[in-house]
Amino acid sequence: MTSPEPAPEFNLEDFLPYRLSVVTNRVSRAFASRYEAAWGLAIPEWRVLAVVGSFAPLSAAEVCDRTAMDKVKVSRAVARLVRRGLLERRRDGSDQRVQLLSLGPKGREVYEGVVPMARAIEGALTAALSPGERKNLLRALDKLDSCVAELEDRATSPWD
Amino acid sequence: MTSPEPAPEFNLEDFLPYRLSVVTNRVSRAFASRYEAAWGLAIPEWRVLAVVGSFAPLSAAEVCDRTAMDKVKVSRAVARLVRRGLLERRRDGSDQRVQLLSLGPKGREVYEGVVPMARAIEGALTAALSPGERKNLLRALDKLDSCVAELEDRATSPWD
DNA sequence: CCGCTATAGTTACAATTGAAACTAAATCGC
DNA sequence: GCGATTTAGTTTCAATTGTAACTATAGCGG
Repeated sequence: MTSPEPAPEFNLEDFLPYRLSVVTNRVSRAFASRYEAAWGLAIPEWRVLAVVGSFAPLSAAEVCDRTAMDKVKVSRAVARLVRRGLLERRRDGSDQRVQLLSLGPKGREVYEGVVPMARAIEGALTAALSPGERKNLLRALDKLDSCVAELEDRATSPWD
Repeated sequence: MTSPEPAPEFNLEDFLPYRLSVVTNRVSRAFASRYEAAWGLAIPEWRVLAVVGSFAPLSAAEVCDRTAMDKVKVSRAVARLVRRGLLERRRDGSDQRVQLLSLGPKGREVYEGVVPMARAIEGALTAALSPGERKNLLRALDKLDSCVAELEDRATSPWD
């Protein structure tokens, strides 16, 4: 009797969330070590620096939105960057709760170095992909993203 | 004088490693909460259970290979699963260092529930994607993966 | 056989993380 | 105006994680 088992042979390699996770972690880890080596920046710090450099002045909450990191992580990253003199923080005139963030001179200097490196990374990474493939990849990610967001909303989901 | 700045306008949203990371984390988080709610399994445990269920008997090292998790994580996940009575662990005859893992009756039961759920998740997720898109996505991930692996190898990289 | 190196897996410790509690300022309802 | 609720941001605490050290067994060279 070899048939009572449905013998599903579930293969993790073909499971999309798993595949995503493995590749993403490899990519992140690989590049985190570069930021770290070059400027002593951890990923959350790197991200904060990048968005503040591009969109300053900016509140912590706006940084949360733009980086998709929660406020605790942002708060800690900002604190470290301020302590290191890369970021400046001043209270907003109209609302004394928010603190507007901007790059200090030192922070701008680092930012000017960080952006080209990011572009180089992007280039090296997508060297493996044609422009069309890259675009499709990003589109697919967007679709997954909104799909997940939708599922999150509905408390009751197909696999509950 | 508005021109001394190269005004790079670096946009994080278009930065592939970032995009990957955000989407992947959302997906992982969303599904982790389902495993957790349904069986009290954390992601590492879920993964170990999945590969042991499909490929038992298996050593911890083989689980590492198949799940891309490091041996500490695997060791801890296995320990928890054994403690909960889902996994069985016995010494290999020929090599007293390795422990072969397999599902206990209770583990098999959970496994039989877990696999359909995984398929449902996969289905819900790729509902947003056509079969072609899904395939292209996986192919693109593979390409990125080997690209990163290659860059890792060469100690000296384009952006050092 | 015996020391040496390598491998399987675990343990210890420090750093990172997230959930929840917290502080302070703003806004809403009345 | 003023108590109740909301929002910005920080802090605390417990859990998860990774690095490195460790234990135990295997295999290799002589």
